[in-house]
Amino acid sequence: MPKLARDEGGQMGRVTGDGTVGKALEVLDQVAAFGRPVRFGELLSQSDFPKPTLYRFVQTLTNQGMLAYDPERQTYSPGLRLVRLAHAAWDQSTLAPVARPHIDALSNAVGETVHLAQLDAAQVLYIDKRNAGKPVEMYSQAGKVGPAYCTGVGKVMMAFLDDATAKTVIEQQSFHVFTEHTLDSADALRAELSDIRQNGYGFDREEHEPGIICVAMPILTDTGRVLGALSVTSTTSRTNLAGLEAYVPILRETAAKITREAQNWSFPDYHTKEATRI
Amino acid sequence: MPKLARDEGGQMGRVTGDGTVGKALEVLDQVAAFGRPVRFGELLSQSDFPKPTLYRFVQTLTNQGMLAYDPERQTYSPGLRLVRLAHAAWDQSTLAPVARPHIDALSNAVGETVHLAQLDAAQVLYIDKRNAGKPVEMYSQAGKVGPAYCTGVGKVMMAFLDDATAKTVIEQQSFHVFTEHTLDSADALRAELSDIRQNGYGFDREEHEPGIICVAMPILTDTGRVLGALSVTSTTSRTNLAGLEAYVPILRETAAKITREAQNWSFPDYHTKEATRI
DNA sequence: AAACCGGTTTCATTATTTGAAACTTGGTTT
DNA sequence: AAACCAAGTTTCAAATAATGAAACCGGTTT
Repeated sequence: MPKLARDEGGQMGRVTGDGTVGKALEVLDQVAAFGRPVRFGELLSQSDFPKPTLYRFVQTLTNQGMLAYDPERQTYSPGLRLVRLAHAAWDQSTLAPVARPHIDALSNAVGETVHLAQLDAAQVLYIDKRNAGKPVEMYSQAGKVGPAYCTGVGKVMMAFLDDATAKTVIEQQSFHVFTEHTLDSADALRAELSDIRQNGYGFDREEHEPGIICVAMPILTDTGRVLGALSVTSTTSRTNLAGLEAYVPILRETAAKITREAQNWSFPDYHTKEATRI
Repeated sequence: MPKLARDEGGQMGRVTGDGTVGKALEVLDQVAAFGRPVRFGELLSQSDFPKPTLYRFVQTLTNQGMLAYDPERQTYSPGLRLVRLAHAAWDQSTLAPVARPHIDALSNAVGETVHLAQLDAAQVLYIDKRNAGKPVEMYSQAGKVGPAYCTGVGKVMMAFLDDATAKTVIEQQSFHVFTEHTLDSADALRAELSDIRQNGYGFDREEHEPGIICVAMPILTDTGRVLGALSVTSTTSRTNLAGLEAYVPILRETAAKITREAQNWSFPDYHTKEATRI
């Protein structure tokens, strides 16, 4: 019997070994994880790959523009091609562009910080954000990742996953304790998720950062599949959970609108992208 | 003799066949190029790969989060992992974060649209942008690509490449004629680049879009390596080339500041990224 | 019910990846 | 200046993974 290592459950949860491509991407992640340009040697000391293997991966990725090599400093960093591809990803994601205006409206209505998030593997990935006062804060916000088990958006998304996916996602949570309110076990989390399923929405009760609370609403398709989540964040100095709960109706309504548009978005060439304007 | 297909010249210019990884990334690009979610079949009809091969690439990429599969519509689009990686790319690129405040300042000073660009393969990739009036326009701006031979930023960057790289980059230009001023041959371009080298800066004389003109300045290291380029864009109704030329000093100064900071940026753990805040 | 279609799996063949070891390069020490 | 060292690069036979023609499946259409 050949490979049976294929991902069994849902398509969530990174598989650490699909062939050469998987390994190469693992290397790419490692470089990105450094958070700064790295030398080949540093990479090597962290890596499980033998020297020549790693070397060739780095070469290939650099050739491909997935890594950028700085000949002056002899360092590698994530490459420009990623920026281009991510641009496409953001553009095409049914959720992000569709949700944009609704997030604007929501943010104006509530006057608090609003987040749009999706699940990437077992982490929360923030797709878009509106800050309390200021207009928009810029791209470097989108793309940020956070833990799922101790954020409002993370929990509401997990609450509505199918059993198989939920299982693998929960298994991958670290349950690092950030504050005295952080859920610190899979069991505690499962209980909370059950509550959330009951209510249809969830809170972050200072579970990630002291003083920071939020109310979160999942964005689900008609069939109940998780598309993403919305949240309104505030501080304990400005309001409390009851105060945030007042936003539930508008959150629910916003989520519903987003769902509706995202579903109706049957893409018969909705915009022919011409040679990029300046 | 085994492979000699390795890239001979500079590390610019995508190589279309480095092994399995290269092929997989080719598929990724194809999906991104569609500009909308695609079905497997559509992809297949465009692809040179035989059905099972393409199928497995798509599987692998999906497993890896580089593609996202929508089970409802049975379509693929560029995945979330790209957004995360691009976030890292943007963060780490020495240029983008260093240049940010300077671009703000420049934009305020001149009151016109400002671009920061880099070369990706033989194309211009816009890394950051400030619009005339409005504050910031959002991430979906960064990541856009444009032609190099008919934009200010493209030409000034090409002008200062080393000979080998310049050669391959020029060869890859399409010389599509957008306006009556578009340079339409490699020879015309080479002449223009020579002028630019002389002056140290360049213009876009309505070469890409009628009525749109710009003045562009390369960002070079002390050793003369091209880091990127800056430009100030305007319209023929508001000003003319002579008017734009007035911005040359401030552009030169801004570029110099960015160079200085980018070079001094010896990265001894300049920011220990803690568990991402919300 | 037969043909069709998009998508998925099989399996022997083929091509690629793999990594221990050897080598090169540039800088440092004896 | 010879010996040394560390970082990066290349070699090459063995091990592994990619390949794609063909067959298969579960719906839908004729």
